[in-house]
Amino acid sequence: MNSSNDIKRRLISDGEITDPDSPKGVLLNKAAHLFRTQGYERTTVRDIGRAVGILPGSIFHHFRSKDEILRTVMRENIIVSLARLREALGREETLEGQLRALVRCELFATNSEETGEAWTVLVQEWRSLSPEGQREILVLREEYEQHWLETLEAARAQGRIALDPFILRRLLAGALNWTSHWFRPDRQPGLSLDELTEEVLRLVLVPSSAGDSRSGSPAA
Amino acid sequence: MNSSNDIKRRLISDGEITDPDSPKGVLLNKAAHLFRTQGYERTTVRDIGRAVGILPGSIFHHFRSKDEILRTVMRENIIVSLARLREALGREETLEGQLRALVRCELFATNSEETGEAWTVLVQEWRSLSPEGQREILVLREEYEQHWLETLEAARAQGRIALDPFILRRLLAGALNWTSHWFRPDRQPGLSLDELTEEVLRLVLVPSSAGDSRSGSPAA
Amino acid sequence: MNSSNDIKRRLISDGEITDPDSPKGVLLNKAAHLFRTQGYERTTVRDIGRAVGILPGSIFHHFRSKDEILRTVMRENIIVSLARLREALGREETLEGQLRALVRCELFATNSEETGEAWTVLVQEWRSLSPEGQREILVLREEYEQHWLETLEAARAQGRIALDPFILRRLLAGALNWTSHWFRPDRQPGLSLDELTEEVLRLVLVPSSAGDSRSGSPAA
Amino acid sequence: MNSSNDIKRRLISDGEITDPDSPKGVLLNKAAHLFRTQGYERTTVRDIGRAVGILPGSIFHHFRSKDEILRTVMRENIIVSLARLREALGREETLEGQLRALVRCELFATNSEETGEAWTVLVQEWRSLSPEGQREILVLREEYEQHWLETLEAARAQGRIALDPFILRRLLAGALNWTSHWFRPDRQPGLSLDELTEEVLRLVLVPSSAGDSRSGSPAA
DNA sequence: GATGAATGAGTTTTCATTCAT
DNA sequence: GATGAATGAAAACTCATTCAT
Repeated sequence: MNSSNDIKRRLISDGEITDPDSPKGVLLNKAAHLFRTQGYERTTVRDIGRAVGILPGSIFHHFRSKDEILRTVMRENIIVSLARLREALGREETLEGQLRALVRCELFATNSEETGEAWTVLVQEWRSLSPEGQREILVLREEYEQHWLETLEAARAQGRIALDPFILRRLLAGALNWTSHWFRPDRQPGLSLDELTEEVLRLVLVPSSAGDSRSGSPAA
Repeated sequence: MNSSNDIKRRLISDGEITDPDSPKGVLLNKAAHLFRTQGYERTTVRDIGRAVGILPGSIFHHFRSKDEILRTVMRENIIVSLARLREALGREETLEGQLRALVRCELFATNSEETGEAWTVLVQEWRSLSPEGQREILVLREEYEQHWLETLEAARAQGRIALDPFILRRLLAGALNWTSHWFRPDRQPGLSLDELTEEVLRLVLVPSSAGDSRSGSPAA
Repeated sequence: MNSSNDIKRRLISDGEITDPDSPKGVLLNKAAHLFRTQGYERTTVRDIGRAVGILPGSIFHHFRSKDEILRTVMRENIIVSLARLREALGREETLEGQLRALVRCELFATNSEETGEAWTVLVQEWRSLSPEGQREILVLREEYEQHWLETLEAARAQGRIALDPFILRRLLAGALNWTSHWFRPDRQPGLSLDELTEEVLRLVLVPSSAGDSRSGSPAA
Repeated sequence: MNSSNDIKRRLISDGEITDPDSPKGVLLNKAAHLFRTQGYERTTVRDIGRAVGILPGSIFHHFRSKDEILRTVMRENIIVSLARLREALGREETLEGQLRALVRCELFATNSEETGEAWTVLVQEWRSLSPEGQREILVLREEYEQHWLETLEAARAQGRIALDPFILRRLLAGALNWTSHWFRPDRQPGLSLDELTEEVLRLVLVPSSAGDSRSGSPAA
């Protein structure tokens, strides 16, 4: 996933996301991990401080509040995932390829070592985010959803999917986000992320009369 | 849904679940509502007390702890939903009918006015339950899952579903549970619960004419 | 000061102020004392708790916040002082008597064992009160000031005072409030409150051509 | 007020007070402003740093502690005000002129753009000063008070004032210091500082024709 | 002299839970 | 069964101060 790393590097140098090697970036990653495993409410700033090796009070040198940590975890994660999705969609020319990219990117966002924790936090801890935080992040989430809806609508127009795009997106959102609860792509032997992508597509795509031509593996 | 009410009445008189009209039952319903909308952690016993009209301290005449309230909400809900599922499955003779019953029961559990809140709590607040609570409830959840897996395996054997039962169940679990976030069966005009059931089945069922036999079971 | 105690008793039974013998009333008095001697900011809820013999957290059973304690100290004090002033003014028929009542009441409010601490807090810790608190208390303070201004204006019209009422009131407010820093009416031998009242009046009143007739001691 | 500026210039070049144009002097002025408007306790070193454009930590290159800032604000202010008072008293030959100088200097100290904030801090934040700080500043304050008492005692001996000097000084101290809360000499149209001085004198001075000799009681 | 990261002791406040009445 | 006062442990957050760079 070279291009993916390039994307991240660019976002870091643009100041859009925090360098994961900086003290602040380390804190964000540890916080995402704790938020995911324990939940936001059950994670104390003491926990976070212990995880990065500073005292609780020192956290507020980097973030004004615990809420700002959650918000930043969410914001930076969706910024990265959105950038990756845009790039992946741009590389595909067929509708099927774009659907595959959407599914694959969401599975990657949900389950990769790099973004999985933050993405799961984004989905599961939404209610824990302050109203202002929600307002901010919602803008990005809506841009993300727009990509899905546009592609699904095009697929529907061409008869490649059988369900209403709106309904299908929501069913898929649930199905894909839920993978964080059971899918372990790193564990051998098992289902790879690409294989799971194909399974999902098998569910979604109406068999094309012209024997569909799943070409090889999307980027890894 | 007459038989459904009969089931509930029987469970109440058997002492398996609390009478929803009793003070304790009212408290459980209010608690389920608060747990769902605010989350377990952000709901204080003061909130619950206020909702039912008693002081916080008095709650501990009914339940030993806040955790016991959560556990009871979950236990009683899964007991009812499991009983309904058993009954519905018993009424169906075809595999397709049984699949339909599974989907429909889960959508009902997730979205009905009666059980929706508690079911959503069961799914979303699992991590908030104490280890002992989890152990207790897990027994019931596994019994519930057994019904799904058995039916899906039979369907797979007959080529009625295209995916590995284990994977399919998890994808569906995610998709169906997520409906609580967007599906409003009571709002007119819109998708009814039965209509949504059919949409889900359309996704899941292989068109019966082509009794296909895609092999290649992915691992678990 | 019998009538004065009657006034307080009535205010208590009307629920306008807290019974000083109740746990909450004790807390208010101790808080007023601490606020006066240490200042609001330097007084911790731990200090207050220690002074009344409960743990810091228990304070919030009685008051929602530290600010509410300050606000209550101020509100109840001005309610009592205002009631006393009204009564004292009502008993006087001459302008000079009313001026004497105003000065005397303010000296009493500022220096009596009963209200001195709270009154001093009201004057000195005003900035520490939250904006909402200030808004609430300001209404009462303005009513109090109104009595002063009305009387001073009448006195000015009759030539009994030499300065503009507005300016004179402010000079007097400073002079009288400041007495809390040096005046000790309880310490023998020394200036009594009534004597100090007369000194202040000597400063304020223009010697009436018609040999003024300071009748003896106002109520004690 | 030329001579006044001369005094200040001399004090600066003597090293008795900090040059207000130096970084340290700017800091002192900003701190005085913040201490006055927000109170010492509610003013953080972060606030002060922000006001002068440096980071909080850097403040400690100029002052050993926050308390030292407060102490310096107070010390330098009283040094200036005392020097001015001495000079003004030296210029007056009559008792009335000296009384006028005392009142005028105190009103100037309390309300001038240059010293008003620091003087108000001196009066209002006295309790916030550390015991050692209080000990240091008290020496200067007592020297200042000495000028008042001496002059008032002389005035009393000549029958120019009606009250005991000790009591009168305290009443006046309250009245004059309090002017910082309401007097705005810069706002047009309004009372000038000189006019207010005359009003105060009208209150204090016994009309010279009737050299009265009320012997009234001195205080404790 | 300034910076930025960290400290550590402190703050107000929250909240499940207890218990005498 | 309910009340109201209190507990006690822990929470998020503040802030003067230090110090290596």
